[in-house]
Amino acid sequence: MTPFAKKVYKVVSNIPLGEVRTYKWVALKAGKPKAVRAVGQILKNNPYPWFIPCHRVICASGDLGGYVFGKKKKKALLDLEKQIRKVMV
DNA sequence: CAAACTATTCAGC
DNA sequence: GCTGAATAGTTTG
Repeated sequence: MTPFAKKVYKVVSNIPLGEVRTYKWVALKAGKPKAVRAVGQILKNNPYPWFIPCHRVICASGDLGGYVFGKKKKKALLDLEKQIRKVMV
């Protein structure tokens, strides 16, 4: 666990339900706008990916990027959260 | 400490 | 739209 990773987790955990942010955005919020790749690697190496909404983090091009359970699952999860948010609102 | 790796991003064609 | 190159931090030896 590193200070940067901690920040990244915090930022990612602050992403609203059903919303998605880019690695760049997360890196920016983490304080290292140029560490987008490091962020992705941290998320992939993160000890508890299920404690972190890493599925809400995607590429700046709109690409899903990657996910521990698979990109397809990531998409499904995002859609699910979108539906949940719709119900909550 | 140094080298290698990475779920990315930007620029050029 | 696709390919190539660059950047910064993490991890491992």
